[in-house]
Amino acid sequence: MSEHPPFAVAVDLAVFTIRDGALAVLLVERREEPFAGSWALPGGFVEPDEDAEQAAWRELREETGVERFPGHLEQLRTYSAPDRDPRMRVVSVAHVALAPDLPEPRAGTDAADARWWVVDDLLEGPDDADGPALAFDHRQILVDARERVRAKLEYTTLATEFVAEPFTLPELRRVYAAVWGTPPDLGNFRRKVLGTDGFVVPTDTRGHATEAGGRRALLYRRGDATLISPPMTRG
Amino acid sequence: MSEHPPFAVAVDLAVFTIRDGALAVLLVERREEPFAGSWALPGGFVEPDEDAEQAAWRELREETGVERFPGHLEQLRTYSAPDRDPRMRVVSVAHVALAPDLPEPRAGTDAADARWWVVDDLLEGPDDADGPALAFDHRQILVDARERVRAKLEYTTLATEFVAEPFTLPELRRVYAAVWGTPPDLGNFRRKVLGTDGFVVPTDTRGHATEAGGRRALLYRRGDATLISPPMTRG
DNA sequence: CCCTGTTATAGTCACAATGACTACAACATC
DNA sequence: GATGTTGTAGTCATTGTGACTATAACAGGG
Repeated sequence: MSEHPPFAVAVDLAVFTIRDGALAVLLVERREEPFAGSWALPGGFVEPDEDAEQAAWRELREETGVERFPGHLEQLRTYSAPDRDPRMRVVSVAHVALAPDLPEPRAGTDAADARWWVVDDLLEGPDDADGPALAFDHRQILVDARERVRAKLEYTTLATEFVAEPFTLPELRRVYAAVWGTPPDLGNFRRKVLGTDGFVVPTDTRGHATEAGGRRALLYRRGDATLISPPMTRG
Repeated sequence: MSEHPPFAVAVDLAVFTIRDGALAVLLVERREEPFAGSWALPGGFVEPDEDAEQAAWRELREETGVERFPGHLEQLRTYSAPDRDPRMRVVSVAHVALAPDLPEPRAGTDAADARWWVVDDLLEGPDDADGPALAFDHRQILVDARERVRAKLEYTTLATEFVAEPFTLPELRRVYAAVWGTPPDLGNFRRKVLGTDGFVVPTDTRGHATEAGGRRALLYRRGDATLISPPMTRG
């Protein structure tokens, strides 16, 4: 029989958005040791009177600088390797958040800087081809978070959380293209989205003209469906 | 900017097996307060030198009494409500484990008793129709754990972890029947399992005679596939 | 104001997988 | 060896997909 040794409990956030047609994640540059100067996922410690999800929502507001975060948040998994933080024993309850294009973030008090990074730039190559090495085990968290999002686009309507309402089907398709790395077939994509009850609900309005010209697409809003069955397949 | 208040970090386990054609879960009767006398999921605190998964494996050995646990273990999610343990702040990293029929468990030092419960008896009805109320938030953990297993049978080959090798297809089908509550169609089930490369590998042996008589089924072993695509559908 | 490039929408067709079956084979026991 | 039980094999209509082609709507340049 053993005692219960003290741990610090933190939340880390993989906040995703679509920027310029690519999946982007929010990173902060650490001001303090350890890993001062390195880039890391935003996060912080859980306060005594809140649970992990509340802490994640709080950090989300603090780090993105928006009052009411307009997107989706869910728990990813917990990382608890004994040596993951050199200072002390910290377990981190990682979360995934995603939202339509957010404003350029402001650096918080504990961060020297904060900005969006294209995820592929961070995770490409053997360890850090184009982007910086991430602090702690955040590279692994980011890998897991991206895989969660990729998988969930297949069998849920989560993609609609990446676009602001109202949105067009081509916009929604670009979300899939950004997250999966390759766009789903145009016709089949429409057939699937429109054929799934409650995926999107039509408005009889048309979108604005895009800079590239072309026919203006119809606008839609999110439906109340959450699951796609059978799933959409990537590849 | 805040300090990092101390937490205790625990693991809780939902250990599933198939007994008499029904999905069963291992519960322990608590000896100590809080919830002394109540039934709870087995679990314990994470030690300073181990991560949550190692702690879960250790508890699995201790609570089931088997040297080398023969099944599958994975993290479920983390439960962190501030008031989930009346003594102090405890966050629990819940895990799901499953294995072929295990021996009747022995009560550990901190448990007055330990036994298998039929999951449907525990979760049926408004709150506790047939089984006991569970300690802490373990009812919720159990609900989430069962749903995880149900879902994973659809798109992974996890079901094979519920049967001892070698096994017959009817045995494997009974796993699906127990977990989903209704058996998949006989012919279609065989077609799917045998048609998925690496789900099972045949041995040219036949199974023993069952008490009910009938033709003896062919024996199989687990293949190296882990994913089923497209998934098997329940209902 | 018409031509041209671009983008959205609609529809086609072969093929894969499923759901719901029926027919047949092998075994145990009476 | 008759009988009930269980496992194995195959059929067939229906659904959904992947890979296309054709047409409609719009912007901007000449």
